[in-house]
Amino acid sequence: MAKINLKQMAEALGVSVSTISKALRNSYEISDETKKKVLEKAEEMGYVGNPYAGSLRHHKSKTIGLIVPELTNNFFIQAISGAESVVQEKDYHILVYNSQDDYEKEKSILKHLRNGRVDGILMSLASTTPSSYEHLTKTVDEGIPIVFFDRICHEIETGKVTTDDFLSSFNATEFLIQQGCRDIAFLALSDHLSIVNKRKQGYLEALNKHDIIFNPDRILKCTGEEKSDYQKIKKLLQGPNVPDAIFASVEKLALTVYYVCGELQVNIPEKLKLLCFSNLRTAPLLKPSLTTITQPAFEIGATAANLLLKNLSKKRTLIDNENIVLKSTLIKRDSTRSSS
Amino acid sequence: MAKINLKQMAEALGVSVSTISKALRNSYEISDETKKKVLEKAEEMGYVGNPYAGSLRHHKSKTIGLIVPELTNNFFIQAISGAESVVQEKDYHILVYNSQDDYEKEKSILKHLRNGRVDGILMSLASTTPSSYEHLTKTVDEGIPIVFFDRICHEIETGKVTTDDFLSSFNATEFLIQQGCRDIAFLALSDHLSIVNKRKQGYLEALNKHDIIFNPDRILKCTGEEKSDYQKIKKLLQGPNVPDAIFASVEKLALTVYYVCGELQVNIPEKLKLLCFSNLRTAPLLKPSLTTITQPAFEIGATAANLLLKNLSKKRTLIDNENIVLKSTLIKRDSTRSSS
DNA sequence: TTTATTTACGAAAACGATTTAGTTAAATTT
DNA sequence: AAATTTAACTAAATCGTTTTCGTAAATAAA
Repeated sequence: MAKINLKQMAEALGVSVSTISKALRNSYEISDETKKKVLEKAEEMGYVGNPYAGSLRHHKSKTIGLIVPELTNNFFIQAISGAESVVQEKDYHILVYNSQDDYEKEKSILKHLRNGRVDGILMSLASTTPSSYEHLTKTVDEGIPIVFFDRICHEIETGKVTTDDFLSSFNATEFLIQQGCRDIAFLALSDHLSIVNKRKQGYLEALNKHDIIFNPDRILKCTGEEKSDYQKIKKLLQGPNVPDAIFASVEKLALTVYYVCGELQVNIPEKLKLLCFSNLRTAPLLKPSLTTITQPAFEIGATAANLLLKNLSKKRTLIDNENIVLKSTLIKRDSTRSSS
Repeated sequence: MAKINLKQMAEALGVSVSTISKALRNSYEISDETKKKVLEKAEEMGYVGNPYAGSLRHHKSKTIGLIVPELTNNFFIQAISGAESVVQEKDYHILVYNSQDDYEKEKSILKHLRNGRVDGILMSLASTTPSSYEHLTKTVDEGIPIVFFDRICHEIETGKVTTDDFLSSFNATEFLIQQGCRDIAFLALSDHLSIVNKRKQGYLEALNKHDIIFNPDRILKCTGEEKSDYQKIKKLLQGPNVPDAIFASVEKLALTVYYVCGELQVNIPEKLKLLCFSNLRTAPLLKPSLTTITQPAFEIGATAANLLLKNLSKKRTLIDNENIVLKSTLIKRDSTRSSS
């Protein structure tokens, strides 16, 4: 059985192609009687319109591109899931791309999307993306709207969805201090990342509020590369003066801390308290259970998708510069329990 | 800056549209000199061809559909990641769909893909898909090849990628027996799922080999729905005769066992040994660390994608009926440690 | 009854690329 | 020098829709 097109349906019904097309789109130009005939035939023949023919005419593809820096990451997966659930409701389609946290790949993906393949883009920046955003501005200038989520680009005026990174980081750090920590290390990622900077600011501000002198060595700039991060963290925990807490800015780094502590036999939380931004489902089941700042990842994806779709229905392609901020929640568990 | 098309480039260079098109595709009909001019201009103007115009002519979209029953699941995510990595190498694009384990949704997705939107499909069946596969056969008959992975459909003759579910399940069950278990419960999902059945067979065969009389009540048919599964498992572990081990056929159910055991204060592995199919990164960090049968999820996705792409390059759209079997590995951890 | 309007449809252009079938000029062969 | 081939290009058809512009018949208004 081959695919059916309008011409074949037209022949089968003895009417013109345009009549069929209009009938299917419920045009006022077509009589109810004809419409019924057409609909029935379409059902019978299993007709589904060729999307690309339509796209070519409309310059609309009903497709959005979703670019994440990582796929095997609970946060991004939940965000994708949220976006997917919104998008499929509106009969849109999602093309998923993995930039692998690589600036060059990110550029390449965007270039390939700058040709009508997608109507809009949802994205989270690669951590290696430097402070040059031509690939982004170019895309927006060519009429393809972008909505950023989580790892946003401040410099582009468009819609953005984030969590209250500064505040939740401030609160989390303050919580560590309340638990008796005085020497808190912060595991950072690339300087270019908006979220890492905001989280670092929150951390610094909390130290400041509690009159704890900030030691720049306590900010560990990790790369996201498993092995080198492992070594860096190991070195931190082997040094003569070991911190009494670690605040990991991303989930992956916290897990590495677990492994390092396993090797070095450092007890969490007795010797070291640990806390991180994370969307791990298994955080309550870890040994010890992990205190997390949990982002509403699904909602972030869904909100970003909604914002994009709302704007796609307008004629203009520029999205208002707006940052929707959702709240993260600090979930206290054993990894930050104070012994007292 | 607007999008550039061939006509505009043709005007800018004072040649015809067809010359440009051929130059870009490196046709022998075009002189090297002209080709160079065209390439330069294309670079300068940032030309990227409209993919849908080409798709319309070729009946090829360079796009594949990927349908999974669940997104927030480590196995599927890794599989998607594997498929994505293969596909992007060949300049293909991936449309991701979540059937939410729902047969109706699965049908609807397939119907929408049966119109040229994708050149081929990678999929894992929904557990609620009954033994009627018209939506699948119809798709294949219309010339859209499907490669199944993990939750495959035996009835369709095409490419399939799975793991050695029977054998690894057999081995895992035997391992539990060696650890001293005599009353092993098996947490199943829908009867319709190929993998669940294979896994159940392996479990039964191991019991049989070791002369353990099989008690049908020890097979718990779960639904995948969190709350009802929790209750079912709770009931199992509260009964007068509690099993001494649980073999969960899917990851999600094992986590539920952890929670139930937490509530009922059942010690793993002392009172109950636990083992499951899982791709949890945090399995070694759980309390207790979880013994898993880990599937090479990334490779499964990559292999399935490779198989599909290999076939897409041929003219015929039928894929040979072949089941590629990759090996899972049993990783023994504390949840199955024997006290002796 | 004549004119205007509405109803219901069809023909054909358009979207942007690819490709087939020319077409011209130059190069080569006879 | 005439005939043939080759090189390098162009015009136009094509893919499957949507949409604009007609148009004929039926109905309403004059």
